[in-house]
Amino acid sequence: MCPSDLQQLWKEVSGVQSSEEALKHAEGLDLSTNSSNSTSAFPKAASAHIPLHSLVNGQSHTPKRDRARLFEWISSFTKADIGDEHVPLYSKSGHTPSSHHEEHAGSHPLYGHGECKWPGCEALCEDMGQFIKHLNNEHALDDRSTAQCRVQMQVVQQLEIQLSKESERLQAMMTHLHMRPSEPKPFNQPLNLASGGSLLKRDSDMYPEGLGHPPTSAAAPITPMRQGPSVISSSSLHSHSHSHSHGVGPIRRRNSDKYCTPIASELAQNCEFYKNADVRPPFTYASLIRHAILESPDRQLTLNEIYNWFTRKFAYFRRNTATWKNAVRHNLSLHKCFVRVENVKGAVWTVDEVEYQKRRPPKMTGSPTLVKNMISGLGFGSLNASYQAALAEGSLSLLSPSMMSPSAASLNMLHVGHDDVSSTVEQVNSNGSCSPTLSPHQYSHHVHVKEEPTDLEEDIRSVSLLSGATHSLPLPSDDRDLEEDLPTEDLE
DNA sequence: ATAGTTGTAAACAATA
DNA sequence: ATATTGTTTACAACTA
Repeated sequence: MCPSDLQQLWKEVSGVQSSEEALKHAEGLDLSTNSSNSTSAFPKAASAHIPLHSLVNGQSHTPKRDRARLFEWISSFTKADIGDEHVPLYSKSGHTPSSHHEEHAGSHPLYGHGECKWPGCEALCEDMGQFIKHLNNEHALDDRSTAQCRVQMQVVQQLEIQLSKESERLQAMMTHLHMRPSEPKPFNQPLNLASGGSLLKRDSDMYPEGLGHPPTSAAAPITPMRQGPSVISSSSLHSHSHSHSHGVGPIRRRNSDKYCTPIASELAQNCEFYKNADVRPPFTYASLIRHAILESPDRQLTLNEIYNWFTRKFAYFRRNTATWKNAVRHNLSLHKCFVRVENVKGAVWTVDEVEYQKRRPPKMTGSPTLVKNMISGLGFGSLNASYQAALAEGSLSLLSPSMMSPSAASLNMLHVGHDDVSSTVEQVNSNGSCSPTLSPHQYSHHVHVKEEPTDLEEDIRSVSLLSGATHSLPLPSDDRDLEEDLPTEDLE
């Protein structure tokens, strides 16, 4: 498979990806997706191959089967050219002129600065030859690669959506300030690659003013919360309170948008995203609370401060306050890891790290379920099921957060067992801004929980291996570790 | 089938 | 009297 082939794949694939709608079409499901952001012209061939049912809201799927289907689907784009399923994506000999050119001219989209740029890889390759070899060995056409491919598609799509909204906002701002609405977002172009631009066009044309969107607009059938915001919901697509506004009531489709990943890195990475996008963070309340507390200067917060942290950090928690606040209180009381301490200024909550670690489930690394949870937690309504399946076994384990979008960043954390937060607050700058990049190196930085080497630790170690960093310091107390990196300061 | 985890809802008490 | 805080129970969804 040569670059051009891949490009083709991307094209094809991107035409489909926005697609709950595509899925509906194919399966006759009506998710009441607003189609404004779906391309109506995604390749039929593609849609026919998508592991459709599994993409819908991530419910009741059979990971293995999905994986197989996903694989099959993606393979359908590649095998035609490859002929042999085991032929590496990039053949050393380069079976097409273009690929040959790309690979050996010293430039390759997936190679730069001596590193493999495959999402999450970052393997060092001295030269192109070595890189090609690496590429063939490590990123051949398999479950993992295909899954990663899909992730990347989603990443691109989400970014496009976000971009279009931001552009729109900018235009509205400029309009408001009586400036000339600039040339229609020059930055759109490059991104079109993935979606053929359809998203952008409609998205930015659609909404008048940057004042939010018609409630029913591009909004996919974002089923409230649980469903995972679905790519589209990433920014303000949830019109409003799910259970209330829709009369849906407390739907408990806890298909898990929780669980997951190292909060710290995820949040640091995407704090802006979560701040603005009405997306439920893929973390448990406990994780979030813990994070909030640990992030505070004294590592103790009053209930109200915790509330504030939630609302400050997550657009999602700016609504339904009764619900999540209740949940927060519930969690504080329920989990032994949260200790209430009488303070001068009243009662504050602290985290008993030992307890927190205790409460964590035994060993889940690589668990398909976990992966599934995490993925669905991302809100990839359309992506998740098939994806998770693929990931479960292929383990997207090493995606690098530094190069991903919020969602992808989440995905990328799949390698970490659960909603871990032990890598707490590292990446939040003291000025409250978010550090845009987070290397695996940073990741490993916060393994400060030493009792019970959980999979987390394991996983982090694995990341460390990648980056060559080793931080398995036996901290005297997590505290120190935290304090060092702790910004204390919040966003805003 | 079961136990554990998580989220939601709600009742209730204590306190500000 | 009311709101906030905190505890507890119940239940649903989900997974291992």
